[in-house]
Amino acid sequence: MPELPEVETTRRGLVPHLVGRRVRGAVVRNPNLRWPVPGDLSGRVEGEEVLDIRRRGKYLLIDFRRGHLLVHLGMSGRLSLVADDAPPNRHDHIDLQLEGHQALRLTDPRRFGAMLWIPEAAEGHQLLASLGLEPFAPEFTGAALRERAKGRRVAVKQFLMNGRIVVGVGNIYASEALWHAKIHPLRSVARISPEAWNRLAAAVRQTLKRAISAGGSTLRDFAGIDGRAGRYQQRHDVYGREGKPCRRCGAKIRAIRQGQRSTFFCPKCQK
DNA sequence: CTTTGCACCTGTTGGC
DNA sequence: TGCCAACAGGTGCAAA
Repeated sequence: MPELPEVETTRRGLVPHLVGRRVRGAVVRNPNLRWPVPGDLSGRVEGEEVLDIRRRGKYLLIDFRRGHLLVHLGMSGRLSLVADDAPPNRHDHIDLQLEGHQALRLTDPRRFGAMLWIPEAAEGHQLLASLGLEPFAPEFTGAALRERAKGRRVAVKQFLMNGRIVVGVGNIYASEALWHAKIHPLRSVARISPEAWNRLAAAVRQTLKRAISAGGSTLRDFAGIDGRAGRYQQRHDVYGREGKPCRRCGAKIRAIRQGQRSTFFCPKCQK
């Protein structure tokens, strides 16, 4: 379940365990992720020390002296720390073997995730170069969103989910943020007032921030030996609540589809 | 240029 | 109970 909050939670959980630690190699059981996992991955990371772990959008960057490991969790990916002799399950595709008889294990049933090696400065990489605003950066404001909407007429929900505009807002939090901002998901970005853009920017930040705090409780499970354990159930205001009363006005929450994805909203208080 | 729909893949769920 | 279609938290890419 990787949206930005989950990825950030993963990053925070990994930092104390990985930074400063050396990698012994990598075991790739199935290289067929979104892009083929490089065959020389193990040689690339062997003997390298983890310098830092960063996040850009939903991408994780594990920094080494000689390069960076770019990790994406796709729809169903998960990273966990395991004992390095822990028997792999069907979807445990990659182990990054660490000093101290542990491994960082990538599990991903649907294999929409990715693990790539970037030899140069990571920022210049194709996949990262054209990414949009980070929701927690100071540049992420209503005015910046409004500026980027100029000349466009897409529905605001799809605009929000466009990673070249804003990163990190997935299908759940797009619906949630629009509900908080009281904006109808089908509304064209050409017809949003400056005030509404401000509300939206604030709502995106607030929604993601709250979810990260909630994700903090999965942090402990994550850092645990087996990496499994129960997941925190985020309380959503509209997502998955079709037919249930709006928590603000009591009207029935509606579900529609936009671009092959479900959208939830309150028809009464979102305009 | 913007917008739309497809593709990738496995697992779960709900209706018949 | 079993079967099958629809759907699931992402996103790059081709085509319109």
